[in-house]
Amino acid sequence: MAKRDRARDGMPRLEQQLCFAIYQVGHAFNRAYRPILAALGLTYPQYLVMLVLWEQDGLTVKELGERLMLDSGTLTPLLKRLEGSALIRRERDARDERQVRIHLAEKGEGLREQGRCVQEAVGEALGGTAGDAGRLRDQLGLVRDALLASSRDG
Amino acid sequence: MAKRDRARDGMPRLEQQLCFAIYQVGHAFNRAYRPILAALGLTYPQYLVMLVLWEQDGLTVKELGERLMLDSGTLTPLLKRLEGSALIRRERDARDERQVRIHLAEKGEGLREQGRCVQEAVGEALGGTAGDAGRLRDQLGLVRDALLASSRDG
DNA sequence: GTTATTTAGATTGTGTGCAATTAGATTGTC
DNA sequence: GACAATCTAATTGCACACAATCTAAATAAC
Repeated sequence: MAKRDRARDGMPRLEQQLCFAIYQVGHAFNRAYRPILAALGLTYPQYLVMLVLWEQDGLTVKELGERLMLDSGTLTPLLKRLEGSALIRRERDARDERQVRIHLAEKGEGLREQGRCVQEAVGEALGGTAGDAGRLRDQLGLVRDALLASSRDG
Repeated sequence: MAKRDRARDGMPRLEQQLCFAIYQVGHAFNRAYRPILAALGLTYPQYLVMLVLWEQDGLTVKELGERLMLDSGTLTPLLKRLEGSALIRRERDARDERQVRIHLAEKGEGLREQGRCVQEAVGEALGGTAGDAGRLRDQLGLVRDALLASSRDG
């Protein structure tokens, strides 16, 4: 960390911290997505679940959780809300009754087309700003992996 | 967006989206900070509030909210918890009684030293991975500003 | 085949986050 | 001074997010 990143007393400056930059841009993304997704009756985490299901149907709750980094305490109520909106069905696996498999319902399948437009809208909001979005995304992936590794190892 | 970023059906792949990368790395940061901050009895947003106050004491709720991108619905209960832990005091401004000014309490002042170590610990967790953290941070700032601008303009 | 362990989800409790509303104070205008 | 418009916090309601715990089912060990 460079010298200018700290106040005279050695306390790191809020504006200079990577974690805070990520905290803020996460909020900004949420705000950008909110009005767009509200038109589909989805929140951002719900939209992520739908994105996964549009890619691959019939996943278990655990598999969904692994892709999204969410546990059952978050997913169970979220999935129940999506089921309440008739976008998905929750069905217990016949072979292993511990597992619950999530399937797209007709209405959820029908939302796929509208989902396609969401990215266009957010892409517009980004404009050309994130010029090399791919590179940025890859760097963030490295940061994520380093943090997760150290969380696991203690 | 490059061609490889989309499935055959034109649906953008989850793993390829910048917003998802940020969503995930935000989670990862939270997990990395949680055990470290738990030792101080703080959550990550509470730590952010303390960081701001260590930099400048006596801010109003509105000013805190502007720096952290949080509104009173989030800050009011959070600040009440910090007051409950005797880290801060909430005092209504004598000149403008609509405002509530937040001051460090003795215990909150005393936490400053321990707060200094938090960044070191997270820095270690990052390792050398975020080689050019400054550059990454600046790019994220641009993304944030673009999103906020488009949110404002509609 | 019975018991112990592991696994998958659900539940509970605490803490953000934000939209919408409300309450109280201040400012501007007459 | 009266009163409307504006401003600041607080409140309420809903939706994540996660730790800790619980239940039921599957698997391993014997």
